[in-house]
Amino acid sequence: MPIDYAEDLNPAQLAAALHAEGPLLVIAGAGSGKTRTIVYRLARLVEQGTRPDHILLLTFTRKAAQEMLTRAGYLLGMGLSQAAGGTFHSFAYSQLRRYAEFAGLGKGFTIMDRADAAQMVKEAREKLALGKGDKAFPKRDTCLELVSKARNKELSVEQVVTNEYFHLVPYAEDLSRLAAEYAALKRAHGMLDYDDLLFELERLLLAEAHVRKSVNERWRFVMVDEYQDTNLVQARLVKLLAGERMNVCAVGDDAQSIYAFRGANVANILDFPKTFPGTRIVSLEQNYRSTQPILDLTNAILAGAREKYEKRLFTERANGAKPELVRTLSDASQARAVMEKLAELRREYALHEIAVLFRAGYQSYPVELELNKLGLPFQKYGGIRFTEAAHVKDVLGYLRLAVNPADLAAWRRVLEHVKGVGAKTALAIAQTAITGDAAGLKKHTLKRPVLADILRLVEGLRNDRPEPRAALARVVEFYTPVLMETYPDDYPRRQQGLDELAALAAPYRDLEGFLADLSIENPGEDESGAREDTLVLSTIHSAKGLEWKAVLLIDLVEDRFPSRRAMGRPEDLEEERRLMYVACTRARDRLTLFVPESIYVRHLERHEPMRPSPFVLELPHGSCLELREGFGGRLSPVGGPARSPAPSAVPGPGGSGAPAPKLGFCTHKIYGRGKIIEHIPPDKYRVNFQHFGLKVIVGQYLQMEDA
DNA sequence: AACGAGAGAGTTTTT
DNA sequence: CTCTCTCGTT
Repeated sequence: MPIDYAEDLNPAQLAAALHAEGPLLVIAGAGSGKTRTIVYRLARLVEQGTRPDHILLLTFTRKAAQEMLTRAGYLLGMGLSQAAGGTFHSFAYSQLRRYAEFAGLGKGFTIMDRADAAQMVKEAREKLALGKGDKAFPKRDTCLELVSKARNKELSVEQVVTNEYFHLVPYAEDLSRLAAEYAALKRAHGMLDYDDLLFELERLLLAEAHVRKSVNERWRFVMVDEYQDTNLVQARLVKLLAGERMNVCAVGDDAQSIYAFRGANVANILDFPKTFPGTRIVSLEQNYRSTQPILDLTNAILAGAREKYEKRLFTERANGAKPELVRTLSDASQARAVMEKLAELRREYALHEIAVLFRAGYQSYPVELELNKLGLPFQKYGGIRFTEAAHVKDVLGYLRLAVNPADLAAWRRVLEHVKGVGAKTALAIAQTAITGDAAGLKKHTLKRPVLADILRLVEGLRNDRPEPRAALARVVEFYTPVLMETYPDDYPRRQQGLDELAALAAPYRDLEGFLADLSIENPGEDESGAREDTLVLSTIHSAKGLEWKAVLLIDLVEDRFPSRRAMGRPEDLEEERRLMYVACTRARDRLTLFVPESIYVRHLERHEPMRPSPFVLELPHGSCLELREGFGGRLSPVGGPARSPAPSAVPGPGGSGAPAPKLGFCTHKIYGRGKIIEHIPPDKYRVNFQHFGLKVIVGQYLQMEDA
């Protein structure tokens, strides 16, 4: 059956899908059927006779690319597996490998993940003896962040320091040297970080005309999704890949740019028509996802942006529940309120149609505790990665050495499991191995016989080049005793992780590809779609491009959202606003915003009062249904009759002020005056009374004193 | 040099 | 809670 484009698409979508040759820019508002449009365009191209293997689809995650190709294939009634799809980084890697002989990279190079890069920054710092005994010298992670930012934005380290890290200006020169040393170490050990992948591909394409030609011959249609999140080098790559044909289609939404922190450049999307003269621009503004009340809210968020965006989304889903704004007493009671909301939503929606979103990974912790108590299955996106677990890194270390014997980080990991070998000795041994100093190596092995086993294992892997699965089996066999000794408490759990790793390895035929994919793509993400009916917990960044029937957004308080670190610079604050926009536009039918009025601060060991996020405060009156948790733990509409605590227990002046429970002094009818030490949600306080000592008292019986 | 205990600090976001 | 660094001991 032929595809009825005009029936399935609205006029704007249709225009984009039917556009054949020449540059095309699609400005796609949130929920405007962007994926649908790309899918139909893919189908249309193939239907018109374009070979699938002439199509390159660059997206933000591999999963997104696969999904689009699958859907297009489904429309056409044929597989589109010939088309290339993936992230910029995975594509760059594949081309660097393919043209390795011209890329000037050795056969075996290793891709560094963040932990590897951090380790190398540390080594560079030690080598240069920077910041010795100076506590103010930026921490390892800060150094890495800075170096990477400079690279991504294509600025000098000094420039980044002056622009964004003003307090580090005294260290600018040192940091600059550090960046240079880091780069030198990478080169010396055949390692590429994420940024290198892109720059190396660009260098290859510019330096080798025949490679560029062959690449251009191969991919005659290039499509790029999430174009607002590309950085400078990615934009140049798109230009190189488009070649003279300029059959290039970029899709994006400037309002959803949330990766400026890693160098994404919104200007790319604005400059696209300049880069590609004759660009056709199509705007998708009809929203098919959310109800009007939700859209009103998200439009309001965007209206507060410093640069005003002209587009305003509209929908035909006029009816729907108003978004809710729930103020809870504390973060712990917020977690319980989330459980109650979930119970309510589950009458209408399946668990997998609901998501809890937050700004940073750790913020979901109290919610996770409650979910575990109730036995509700959930899945967390963004957070600790599978491949970052220590035991996984250990095992991968052996495989990495089989591919790249100069991989210092891998040597260290592997060698430091030998008894009596620490950082220094490991380095020395690795050095003898890397330089082929057989005599030196022998000395070490005589001293520590286990070393010989390790070397034999690695050597065996290098010589036999077994498939990843078999290689992994060999390593795990060797490593299991080490695992049991190192993690006596929880090694069974970790062993399971290794089994998962084996399952991931199974489809791969060579080690290089397996290792590269593990560092470039987050493996947890692929299987996530497969799991049935589990609740999703996700950072907002990881929720990009996804949608749910109901979305719960937690921790909307000052210093958390927007993040405290964004408060200093207006640009950063604007990005936080767009993040808030992205979060709220994930919701189809129901949206609930949670504002805890106090949060437990670990190192102070008590609850601190919190102010609502400015993004909440500026929401127009009446855009949300407001609820507040009383001391009894019950939610009641604001303005309505609240289950009353003692009247004087409501601190602060009446009216619009947010009465956060203050941790000051109070009086009790019997015990007299005392200092409030801790708020024990939902309704109790730990009070140190002047004459009676520590007591735990229900809030109702306390008279709060204003500060 | 290595290692264990212990304190301390500190938590953005990701390819 | 969890990693990271420090310090004292072997």
